[in-house]
Amino acid sequence: MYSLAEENYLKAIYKLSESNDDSVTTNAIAEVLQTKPASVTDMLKRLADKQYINYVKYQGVNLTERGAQVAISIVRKHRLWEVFLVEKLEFKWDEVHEVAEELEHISSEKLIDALDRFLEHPRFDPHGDPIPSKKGVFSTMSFKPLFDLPIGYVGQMCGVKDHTAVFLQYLDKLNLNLGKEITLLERNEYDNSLVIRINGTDVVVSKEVAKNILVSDKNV
Amino acid sequence: MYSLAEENYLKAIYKLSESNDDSVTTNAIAEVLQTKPASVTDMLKRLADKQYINYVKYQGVNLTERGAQVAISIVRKHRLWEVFLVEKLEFKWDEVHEVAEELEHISSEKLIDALDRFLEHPRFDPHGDPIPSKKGVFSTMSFKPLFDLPIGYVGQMCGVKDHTAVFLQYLDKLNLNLGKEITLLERNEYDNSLVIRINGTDVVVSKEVAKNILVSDKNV
DNA sequence: AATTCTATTTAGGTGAGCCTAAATTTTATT
DNA sequence: AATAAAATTTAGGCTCACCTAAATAGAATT
Repeated sequence: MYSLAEENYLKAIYKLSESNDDSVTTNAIAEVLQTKPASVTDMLKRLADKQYINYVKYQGVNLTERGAQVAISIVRKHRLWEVFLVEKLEFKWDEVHEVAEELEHISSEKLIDALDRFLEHPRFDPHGDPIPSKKGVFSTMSFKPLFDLPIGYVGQMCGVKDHTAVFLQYLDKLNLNLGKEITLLERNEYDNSLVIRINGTDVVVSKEVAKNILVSDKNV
Repeated sequence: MYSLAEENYLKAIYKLSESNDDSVTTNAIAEVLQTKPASVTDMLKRLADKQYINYVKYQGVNLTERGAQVAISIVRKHRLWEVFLVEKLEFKWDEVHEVAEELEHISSEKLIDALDRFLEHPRFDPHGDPIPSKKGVFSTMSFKPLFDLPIGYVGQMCGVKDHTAVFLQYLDKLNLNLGKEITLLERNEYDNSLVIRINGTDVVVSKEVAKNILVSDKNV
């Protein structure tokens, strides 16, 4: 068994090692968990003792097999609960995160299996992120940032990189949801903004926005 | 905000004061929470400081308005989650308790409102216990122990007093679920066991069992 | 009313998970 | 290579929620 705090550390380390393949630093963890580096060092020692992480003083950490399993199971629970909230309880995609942060710590395996069945084994969450299987396998998704596509490309919106409510609400305003067809019409050389067509309407999105929208990649 | 431990204490005090209208004793709380009386005294001081309980040394405690609100909201969450588990995730009624013990501490009010709507505002949980409204009002149920009814009475099973898995599983074996029609045929004077008819089959139930089965009371 | 038994509280201690301030190690810069 | 800056760890402390052992209050018994 692991405590709430331990679960949150493991999840944080997992997320950090996803984006950056080097070992994860103390400060980065402190930043994510909104705590102090000294507190992180404290916990890292405990997690290392329990064999959840490999920890070398001053050198950062990475998860052991055991630790990764725990982290992935939390990600699985988080994303399944998000699907539940959106599909069944009619939450909007910008409203699910905080609640799922609590629900992900419910321990019952029977519960999560039943939930998965009830939701008919969804493979992606409401933001397009893949839901790992019980065994920890992710559907590989070959999604690309809208920003990286060539002019003329027609694709489907499949995910977001930024999960903040403010970004998601902005996409709502643009009428952009998961599954929507997007046509890339023009690239403005000056500021790298893009003109895209959604539902027959042309809109301009900034570089920042285009980098955070993921579209299906049919190997363009 | 209140901690997990605080919530569990408030719920325990609430449950204890339901069954016994005097003030609740330290030992009784320790017993329910499987902890030591000294730890209870510790927490009682903190809860009294925070105005959740009225506490007089050596005299036991009872909940303040504030404390009762918290306790009732936890009961509401617990019972709604139990309905969810049984109705949607196909849990059996003897399997829901432990999981609901965890789920009841999820704080989001929006979540619980949405869940209540999703479940179509159930008024009773899978054991027949009333689900308080958001404002803390319980449907008054005039259920009586099967044991207290007169011979010849025909009623519906509406609840149980014992919530243990072993008791519930025994009822399953007798084919006794919520809503089932029960006819009271005979009372054995020697050991106070009863003969009842369920689905056309006559079965004998002991005094202990009959006292833990609640049936609808049409003012017999 | 005195005594015994039981319930409760106090005193003092523990670990988890956090903190600040100071020390140390690593990295970056000159 | 020496030094400055940044990252990390150590030291020492805090609160919460628990513990045991000892003290005390209240209830029951004689």
